[in-house]
Amino acid sequence: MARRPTIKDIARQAGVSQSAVSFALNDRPGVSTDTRARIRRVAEELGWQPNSAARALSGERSGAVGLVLARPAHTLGVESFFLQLVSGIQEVLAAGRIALLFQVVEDIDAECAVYRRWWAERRVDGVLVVDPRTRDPRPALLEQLALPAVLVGGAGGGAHSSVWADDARAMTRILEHLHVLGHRRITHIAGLPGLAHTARRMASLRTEAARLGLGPDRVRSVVTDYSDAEGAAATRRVLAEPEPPTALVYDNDVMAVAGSAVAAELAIPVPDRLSIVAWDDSALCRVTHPRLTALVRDTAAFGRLAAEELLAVLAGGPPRLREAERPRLEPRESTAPPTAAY
Amino acid sequence: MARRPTIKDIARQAGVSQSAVSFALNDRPGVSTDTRARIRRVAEELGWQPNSAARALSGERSGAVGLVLARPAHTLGVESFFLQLVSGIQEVLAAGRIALLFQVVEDIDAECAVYRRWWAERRVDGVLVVDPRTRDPRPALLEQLALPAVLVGGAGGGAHSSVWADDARAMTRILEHLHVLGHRRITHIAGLPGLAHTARRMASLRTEAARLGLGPDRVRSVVTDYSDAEGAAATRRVLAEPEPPTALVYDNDVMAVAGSAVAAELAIPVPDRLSIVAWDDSALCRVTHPRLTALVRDTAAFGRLAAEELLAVLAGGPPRLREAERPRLEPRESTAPPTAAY
DNA sequence: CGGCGGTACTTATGCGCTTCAGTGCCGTTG
DNA sequence: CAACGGCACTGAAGCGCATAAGTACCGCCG
Repeated sequence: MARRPTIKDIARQAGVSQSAVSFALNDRPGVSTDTRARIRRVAEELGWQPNSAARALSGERSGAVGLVLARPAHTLGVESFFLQLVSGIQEVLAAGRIALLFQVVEDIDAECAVYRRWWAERRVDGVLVVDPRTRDPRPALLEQLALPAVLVGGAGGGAHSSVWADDARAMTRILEHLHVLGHRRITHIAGLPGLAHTARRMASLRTEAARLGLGPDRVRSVVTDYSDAEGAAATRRVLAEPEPPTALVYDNDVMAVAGSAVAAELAIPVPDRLSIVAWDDSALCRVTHPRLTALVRDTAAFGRLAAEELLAVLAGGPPRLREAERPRLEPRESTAPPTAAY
Repeated sequence: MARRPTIKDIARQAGVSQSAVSFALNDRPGVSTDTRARIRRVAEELGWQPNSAARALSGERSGAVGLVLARPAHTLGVESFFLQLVSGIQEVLAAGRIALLFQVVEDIDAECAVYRRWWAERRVDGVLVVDPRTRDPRPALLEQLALPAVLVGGAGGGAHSSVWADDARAMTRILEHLHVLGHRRITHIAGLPGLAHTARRMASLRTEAARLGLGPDRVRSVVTDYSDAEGAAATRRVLAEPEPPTALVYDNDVMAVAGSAVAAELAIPVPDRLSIVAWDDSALCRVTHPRLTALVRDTAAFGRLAAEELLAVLAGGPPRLREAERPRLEPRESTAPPTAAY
C-alpha cells in the first residue's frame, strides 16, 4: 500500500514543526494566517488525511458511531424502514466525517454484548439505539458504560436523548379516517408487543376507541412479530370470526401486503368488504392491487434528526426529546366506506 | 466514561512487563505457560479488551472492513437482498472481531470517494464491493490504492477475488422450466443494464433461447432500474403488445410483485394467461396471491462466503474466484402451462 | 570451568496525532 | 529602560499497543 503522508511530511515541506501543523489543520490559535494558509496548501497538495487511529488514540475520539440491529434472521430485510433510516443518518454523519459501524445480531443480549465490546475497544464515540422496548436493558447499560446514545423512537426520559414520532396522534388520525368512513369494527394487527412504539400505538388505539364510544369488542389490537407469516395468520384468524372487522390497521407495510393477499385468497373484496391501512409506506403499498392507504413518514428525515441529535450529544449537549415531522395519512384505494351488503 | 483497563494495568497487577502481557495475549512465544495463564486471568478479571485505535496505530491493521452501497435513495430498502447479505457477512466477521463500516451513498462516484477517504484515514483493512458493473471504475481504483477487496457478484479476473453466483445457469434453469410448461413467448424484465450480473443474465437468456430455437422476437430482455415503478411500467408495456408474452421473468422480487399487481389490475389471470418468475425469493413472493415461483438463493450464505474470502485475502491469500451455492428454482402457483384459450 | 544456546523475560522505541509547557521576539507601559 | 504580556512557534510527552533489541539465568557440552 502506498505510503500515506503524515503531518511530519507536511511539517518538513512547510518548514514548521509538527505541532504548528496540527494547530493549523485543526483551526486552533497559535499560528499566523500566512503560515496556516501555507500549511493548508501543503496538506492539500500531499493529499493528507488524518489517520483515524492516531487521532482516536490521542484525541480520545474514534470518529465513529455505532448502530446495531437486533433482528432474528427471518424477519430481516423485507422492511424498507432500516435502509432509509441509515441513509438519512449518513447524510448527516458524512458531513462530519463520522463513520458508521453497523452490526446486525440475533437478539438484544447479543446487542448488549456488541455495545460492551465497542465500548471496551473504544470503537465508537456513541450509538444510535433502535427499536426501544417497554422493558429495555440497553439504556441502563449504556449509562453504566457512559456511552453517549440517542434512542431512535424512544419516549424520552432517562439520561439519553430520544427522537420520536408521535405514534399516538398518528393512530388517532387513522382511527378518525376509518370512523368517518363508517367503520365500527376495527382490528389493529400490531407488531412485537415488547416494542415501545407498539405499546404506544395500542394504548392510543384503546383511548381513542373509548372516546368514540367503541369498546374492546369492536376495536382491539392483536399482536404479531411483524413478519409476513404472522401478519397473514392474524388476518386469517380475525376474518374467520363470526363478526369480522371491516377494517384492518397493520403495524408495517409487509404485514399489510400479506394481509391484503389473504383477503384476495379468501375472495374478500378490498375495500368493499374490508379496508386496509398500512403503517409506513413503501413501494410495497403501491404494488398491491388495490394500492394501500398508508401512513407516510419521512424515514430518512427521521434518520437525519437522530444523527443530528447524536452529534449534539457528542458535542456535550444535554439530553433532549425531539419530535420528528408528523406522519401523514395517504388515502389510497384500500380504504372506503364498508358496503352495507356485508 | 469509566476508565478502561490497559495492558499496563494488567502488567502491574500480574507483576510483569507490558511486553510480556502483549506477548501472552497475542499467543506469541517468549512467555511461560504459567505466566501466560496468570496474565490471561488478570486480563479476564479486569475485563480488558484491546484498544482498537492503539492496535491499529501500531499494528497497521484497523480491524475493520467496509461496505458501501451506492443506490439512489428511492430504490432503497424494499429489497431483502442487502440486509441478508450483511447479516451473513457479519456472522463471519464477528468471529474474527472485525467491525463493519457501512455507508450508503447516492452513486458510484460518491462510492469511490468513500474508498479514497477510508484509505487515507486508514479506517478499513479491506472492502467488499457490491453490484459490480460491466464498466466498473472501482477495481482499478482499489488496486491503485492497494486496498484489499472482494467483488461480491463479480465475474473474476483482475487483481481481486470474486464470489459469484452462476447466473447463466440459473437463467437456463428458469427458461427450461418455462419451456417445458409450454411457454414460447417470454420476456425478461431485467434490472439495471450496467450491472455485471444483469449483463450475464441477458446474455444467458439469448444463448439459451437460441438453443431452444426461439428468436429475439419471442424471447428477449427489457431493462429497468429495479424499482417497482419501472417494473410495473415495463410490465404494462409488454402486456399491451399485440402478441404479449405468456411468461415474465423479473430480475428481483420487488418488480415481480409490482408486475403481478399490474396483471391483477388488468384482470389478466396468473398463472392461466401469464406466468411469473421472480429472481430472488423473499417474504414478498409469498404474500402475493398467487404466490410467486422464485429463484431461491441463500443470500446470507453468499455473504458468509464473501466475508470469508475477504479474510483470506487480508491474511495474504491469492485472489480467487469462488462460486456460491447454486440457486434453486422454487415452483409456486404463479407458473403453469399457458392456457390454449388465450 | 568457560562458553554457548535457549528460555523467559525487560527495556526501549515507534506508530501519527494532540497538547501542554516552554522559548524567543516584539510592542507596550509605568 | 526594565518589566511585562501576548503572539507565533517549538520541543517533548503521551495516548495503548506491537516489537526489535537487549539482559539475566539456566542447563549442557567439550
